[in-house]
Amino acid sequence: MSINEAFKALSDPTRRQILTLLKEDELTAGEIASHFDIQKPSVSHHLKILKHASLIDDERRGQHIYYSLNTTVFHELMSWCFTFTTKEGK
Amino acid sequence: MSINEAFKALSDPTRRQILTLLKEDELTAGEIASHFDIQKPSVSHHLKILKHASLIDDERRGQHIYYSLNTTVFHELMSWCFTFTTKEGK
DNA sequence: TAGATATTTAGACATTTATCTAAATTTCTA
DNA sequence: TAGAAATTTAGATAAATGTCTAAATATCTA
Repeated sequence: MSINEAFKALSDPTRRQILTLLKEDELTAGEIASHFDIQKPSVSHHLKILKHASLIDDERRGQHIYYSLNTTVFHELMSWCFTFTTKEGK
Repeated sequence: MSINEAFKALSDPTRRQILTLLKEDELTAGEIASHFDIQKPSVSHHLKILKHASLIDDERRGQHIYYSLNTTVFHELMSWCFTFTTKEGK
């Protein structure tokens, strides 16, 4: 929701790597987990935090839950950063 | 140095507020501390983390140490975010 | 409906982090 | 050069965080 949740979510390297995976295509929780050396409940926890920060969306289709990027907050983060790159950037 | 350090630095609200203060003008450590309810050693700790992430520069002038924004990493962060906002954004 | 598969929730544990107080360092000035 | 002012460093502590295993939930299929 807030930019605070977004930055907290992005402060973990595993979560940023999950986002990078989702740049290519939507993936199921299991497919995401298969890319990491940590256990599935840990990945699930990361997905929950990313979801809470509105950085990803999820959608259940049958047995699987598909995760995909939500680009809205990335735009907001760019705007936030931009205000630091120019004088008079109030 | 790395984008990892930058995101970890930005994950704390106090540190983001320090950066916001520095948008206006450079400030001494003491002036920065006066804007917060936390003790000076805590502010000094935050400044150290921001410095380590190359988000700020410091310069001693006599008794005071002046802190100012370093915009380089903000540009890098914008680029990083941008890759998530477009398809084919590899 | 019973069992298999996909995923999350719950609870424990070790590490990291933000804060504090006290002490050390650096620089200025009387 | 002694003392004051600005800031950091050191060490302690409580809270937050990432990970794990075990159990629960949801869905599909034979």
